[in-house]
Amino acid sequence: MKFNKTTEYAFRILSYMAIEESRSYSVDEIFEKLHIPYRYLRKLMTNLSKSNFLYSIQGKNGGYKISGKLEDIKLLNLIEVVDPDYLVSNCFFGIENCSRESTCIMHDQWDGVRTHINTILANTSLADIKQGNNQNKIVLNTFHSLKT
Amino acid sequence: MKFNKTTEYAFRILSYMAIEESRSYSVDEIFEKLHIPYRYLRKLMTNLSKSNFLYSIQGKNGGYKISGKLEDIKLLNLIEVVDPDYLVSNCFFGIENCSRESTCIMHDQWDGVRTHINTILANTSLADIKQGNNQNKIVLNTFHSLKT
DNA sequence: CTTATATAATACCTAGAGGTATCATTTATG
DNA sequence: CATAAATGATACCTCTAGGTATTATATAAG
Ligand code: SF4
Ligand code: SF4
Repeated sequence: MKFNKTTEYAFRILSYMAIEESRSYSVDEIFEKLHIPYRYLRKLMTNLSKSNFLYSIQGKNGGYKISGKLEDIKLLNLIEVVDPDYLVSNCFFGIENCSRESTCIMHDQWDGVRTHINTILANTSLADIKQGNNQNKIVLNTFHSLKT
Repeated sequence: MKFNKTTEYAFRILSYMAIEESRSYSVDEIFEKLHIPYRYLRKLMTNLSKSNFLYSIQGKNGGYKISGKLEDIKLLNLIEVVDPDYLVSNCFFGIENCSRESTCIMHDQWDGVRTHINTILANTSLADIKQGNNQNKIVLNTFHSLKT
């Protein structure tokens, strides 16, 4: 059900950077706002730029910018990179070698859940998140100004 | 999305024991069939009897029996004991202290997923699993005779 | 061209879920 | 009763996601 921490962090980072998608954000600024453990955040940012969601500007006054259009970056794309296992079609009972010739009573139901989640992730882009944030200020006010 | 191993194990154990709900099963027999790591299985069985899904018969010829009616044991009840965190209403973004005054764009969608899962777990009892197993032999044939 | 400020690379540490090992206790049976 | 066959209790080990620490590299600006 819930995502691993790294995924949550990635979602929050990109959602935050979408607020002003065209400017660059330093790790320090993101840390100030999101309070993701600093050094882990550093590592994650370089991963996100290696996987081309961001590009980095090195040196003084450096930072990261979102690369590409917000509406083209779906949450599904992010999770594919950051936690690919999340999306694989797992057996409800955790069985590796089920033949799946005739499926058990949980199989289709669980596929339904998976489809439900996938649909949400595939249909929600950073543009949607940004728009949601503008409509009610939750992200700017609460979500993005956490206490330590 | 997927459950932790202990939950998967619990589901499989109880589903298996539901096949002949009235007799007792030794750990050795369950191990033979399900190939859950032996000593971990032992530990889990005593947990399941402490939480009253099973009761244990000690001594020679001992084992475990399902306690109560199959239709009264919902998967939800099991997971409540074995992985209570699974069901808590987690924020999509993993935020602890969101005020939730005005909810973000993901909130309701994610609640929908949670409700979906909860409905499945709350509505499926061991009796349903057993019935499903009888209709197509997946559990008996594949699911419950795994290789090491 | 030096310095300060940024990211990059890499190696290491930690907590907790999952898994093991050992010994104690219960009880059917001869 | 003695023994074997079962569960109970408890302490320890292990692997990995998450988190730290350190050093290297890039670059804006004086
Ligand atoms: S049919 Fe049932 S046991 Fe087999 S993979 Fe699907 S959920 Fe798992
Ligand atoms: S409103 Fe959004 S940020 Fe707040 S708890 Fe719900 S999902 Fe999380």
